[in-house]
Amino acid sequence: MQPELSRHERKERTRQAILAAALELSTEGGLAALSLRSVAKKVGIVPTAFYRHFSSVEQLGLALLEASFGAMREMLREVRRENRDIPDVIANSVRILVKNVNERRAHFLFIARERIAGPPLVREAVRREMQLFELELAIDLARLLDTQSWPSEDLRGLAHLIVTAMVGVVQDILTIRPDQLGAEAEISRQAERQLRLVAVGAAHWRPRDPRRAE
Amino acid sequence: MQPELSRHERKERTRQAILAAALELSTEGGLAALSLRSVAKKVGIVPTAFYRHFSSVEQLGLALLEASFGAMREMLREVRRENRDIPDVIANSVRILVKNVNERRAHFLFIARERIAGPPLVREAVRREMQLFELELAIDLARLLDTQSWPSEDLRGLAHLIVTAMVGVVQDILTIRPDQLGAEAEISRQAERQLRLVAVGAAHWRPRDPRRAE
DNA sequence: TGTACATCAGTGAACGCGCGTTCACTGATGTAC
DNA sequence: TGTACATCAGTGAACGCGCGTTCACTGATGTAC
Repeated sequence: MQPELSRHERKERTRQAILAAALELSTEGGLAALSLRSVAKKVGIVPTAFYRHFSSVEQLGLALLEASFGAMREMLREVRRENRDIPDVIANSVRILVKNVNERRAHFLFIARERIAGPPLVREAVRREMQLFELELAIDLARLLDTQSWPSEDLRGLAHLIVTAMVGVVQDILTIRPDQLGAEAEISRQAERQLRLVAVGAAHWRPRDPRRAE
Repeated sequence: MQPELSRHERKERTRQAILAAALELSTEGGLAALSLRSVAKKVGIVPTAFYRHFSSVEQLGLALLEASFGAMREMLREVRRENRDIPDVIANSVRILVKNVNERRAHFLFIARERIAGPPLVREAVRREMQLFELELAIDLARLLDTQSWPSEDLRGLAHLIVTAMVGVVQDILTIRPDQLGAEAEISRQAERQLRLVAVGAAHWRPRDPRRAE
């Protein structure tokens, strides 16, 4: 029996513990309120040992952001993968969204929060990531819908609307309090309804005629 | 000539100066990062004098929230007032939204931020305010659209989608950097396009048949 | 396998800083007579 | 109008606290021979 780990493995384990502690502590107060000393205390190391793993609190923040992006990208990959050859793209996508947000709650909370309230560089990074996804979605939509005649601006606008609505859904899920029992199912239903209404709008959309709204 | 103010007037003036300074300082770092000492310094009083006006930093935060709600409510009142007997409700509403956000930037930034990252009580207050507005909007929509046959759930869902999209628009406006010159016009156009698409979706919406999305 | 040295994750004392809050105070403004 | 007292917005010293960061250190683990 050799439960002993190498020095390298121990170091990596501590690094992961720091990331986990920081993620958990950031759920209250966000990245800005995260203190090196509180993280160290939670991990069980002395504050100065922190510097063996990250050169500053800012670097820890960037590592957290990258980890959270990982969770988000994985979800998006799952949405794209699971929607091949499936009739109801909308219900399926909402299901995957809700599942992923629940599974990596802290990561999504981190992004949702820092997107708005984070330091400028972090906000900018989130903005870039979202824009990238919007462009991918626009491409997917072009394949799904009859959009040959659509100006690319309309297509990007549609993608933006969908992303905005889904960010809202994620926000709603993250806001659920423990005592609201049926809330998640209700949010799912509303998310599907919203996407269906947007789909109906897109199906009847007449590009190049901006005055026809009613 | 009597430039002297009464003691009462001077106190009120200082109070307003505190609110203004706090609002400005909160644009970087948010309410959580707002310090009594930095506010006092900006106003030009000694830190302890703060307590003549607010019993704690938390009370100051609530006053700021109330002031920001004021800006938001005023905008909503304007939207409702200015849309009587006007054909293009969408273009008009977007115009008023953009105008108001620019005029009271700091207030809208405050709400946008604290809605996500604020202390729980503040987040809850914002949530309530938004929900109230959603209900009002649902009533307005019932008047505007042919929604007699709509289940109230669909109507509320439509209102929620519109509010979510418009919160996204406000967020986009607040994110504009000084160097992005055409951004505001572009955001306005995209906001109108989004609302038109939602309107088209609503016009062709078939309630009670959740499987017809395409 | 055994020894001698190098590496390095974690330690603990110390620093200067800004924080919120307390307290007794000052002196101009307001009020009662 | 003049005087004597009350009010109270703002002052300044002081407190204890948690913060990020520095530094020289310890002692277990890793490596070269």
